[in-house]
Amino acid sequence: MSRQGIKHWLDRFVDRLLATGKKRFVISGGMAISGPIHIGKLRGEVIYPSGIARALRRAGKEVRHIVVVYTQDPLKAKERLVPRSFINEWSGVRILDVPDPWGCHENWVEHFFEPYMKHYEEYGITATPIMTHEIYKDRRMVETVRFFIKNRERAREILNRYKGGKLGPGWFPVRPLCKKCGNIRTTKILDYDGEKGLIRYMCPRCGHVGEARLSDVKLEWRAEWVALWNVLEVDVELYGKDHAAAGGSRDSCNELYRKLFGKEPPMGFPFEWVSLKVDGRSLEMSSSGGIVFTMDEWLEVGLPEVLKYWYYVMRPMSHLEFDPVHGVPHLHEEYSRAERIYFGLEEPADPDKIIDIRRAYELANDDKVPPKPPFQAPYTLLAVISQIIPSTENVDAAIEKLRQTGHLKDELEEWEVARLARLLRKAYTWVKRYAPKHYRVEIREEADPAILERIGEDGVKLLKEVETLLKDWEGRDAVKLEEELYSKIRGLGLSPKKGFRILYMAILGRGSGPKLAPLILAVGPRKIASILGRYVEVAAHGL
RNA sequence: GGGCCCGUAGCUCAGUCAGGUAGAGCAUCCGGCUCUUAACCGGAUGGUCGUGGGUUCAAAUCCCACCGGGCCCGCCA
Repeated sequence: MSRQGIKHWLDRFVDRLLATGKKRFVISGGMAISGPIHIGKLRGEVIYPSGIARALRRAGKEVRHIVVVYTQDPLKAKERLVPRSFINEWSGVRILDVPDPWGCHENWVEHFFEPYMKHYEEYGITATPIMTHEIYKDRRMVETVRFFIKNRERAREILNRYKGGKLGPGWFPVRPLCKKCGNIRTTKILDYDGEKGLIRYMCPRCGHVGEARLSDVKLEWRAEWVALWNVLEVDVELYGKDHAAAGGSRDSCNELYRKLFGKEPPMGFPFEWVSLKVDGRSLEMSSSGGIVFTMDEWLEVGLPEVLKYWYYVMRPMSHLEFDPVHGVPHLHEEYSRAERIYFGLEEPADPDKIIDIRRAYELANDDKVPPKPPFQAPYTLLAVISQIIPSTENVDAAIEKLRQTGHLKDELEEWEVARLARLLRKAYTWVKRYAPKHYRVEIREEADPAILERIGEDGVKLLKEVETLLKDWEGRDAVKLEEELYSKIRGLGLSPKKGFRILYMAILGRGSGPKLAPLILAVGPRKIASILGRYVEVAAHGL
């Protein structure tokens, strides 16, 4: 079987785009602000299009990459996200006019979109955000709205073939925005003056009767999608699996665009969603439902390129399940492996995968790969180290640890130190917030009889000696303390291995752990002494 | 009714598009430091690849049917 012509899935799609012979492309993605912007949302609407945009530019094409932000949408939050009373009060109102439930921003849109604006550059996203409430003011959009209203019977006919005749006669493809209360979901059209471009409406929410211009409306969403294609001249747009079903919204929109506007719809492909594993259950991420792992939350524990690598190395229709507990270290290890493969330091199990892995690595790095393989340390190792150094800000201490463990042999360049510092803080946050118990360095407060049983009489003797040693210990010299511990162990005729095992059992409840002397100093010798003292007491007097 | 995804080691998942005879991490167990721990190194244990057919020299991979889980098609990407 020839391996020539095997390409990453994204490049195969780009080949299809290039085959059209077009010189310039507009690539669009959509961003609803129904709640927090989560990492699943980024996948098909922002990250994949970013990779496509770069690939097209590399092929010499002119590319405009935009993200359409749906600010002209009504509120449709669910109770998991905001209180029932808030929903009752604001449901159906344009989110731009809904206050921030937490009171820290101008309005609903600001509250949820600000984190995106704050972080999108860190994710390497270069797409230009475009707000729909601003597009509606655009002359071309007004003309498109007018066109839709004029051709509403034709549009109804086409859509009804997909919706089972649900749209009744007299249907209008728009909802006016209520001037008085911001309702944009349930306003009723009383009259339309095509000459003046005015819609008379009644608002059931506040009772207001008024007139709306064609810039103060929202198109029914299928019509809106098509109108945006028309106005923004979109050539490429991917679509979520909800739109992908045969006879679903994308199909009907394509037909609407062809028949009504006589244009070819954008090229694209469907992509799957990302679900979130919470307490062993897997739930689809949902902005409006408040089931989310946000862009910020990811940045607190992971490198952006790691998330991007995951998305690019997986095919778009794979359903991904994100598990903050295991997934974070796992994805970082996968990324490190890809990095080694990219730089030829390791062979993948399946040689064919090299192409996908290398390309996904490039894409994850926005086609700007590091000049040489960066220093790598296992994520979970950093998580442990981060807990036993004086502070996660102290990168030098971490570097020292990594030298001790033999992970680090060469001198680090400045950018590698910066990278390590970033990852160290993230690993620390992860271990505190999500990690399973065995990654946590947790000091036992109580004397456990089962452990006492296991360490035996010699063990108790050792604990007593070490307790005495630590009770009055002064200074921060780890090497000196280590020597003392060692001599206590030897003094009792125990092997170091066994002796340390006993101490770890008593202090951490397990047979091993971080290097002991620095750990004791970090925790405080007197605290450790009192723990050991409790064991000695229980051994002497029982419970 | 139509469409999609998943089912692979105790756990979390790669591998399916481009068929070559099962992988990784974690967990468990064993061994290795004549100044100690393992977070390192080496090794082991561990899988009817959901089930049954078919195509093929060859199937986790392609085709068909079925079982189990999740989802979409009513304004959450």
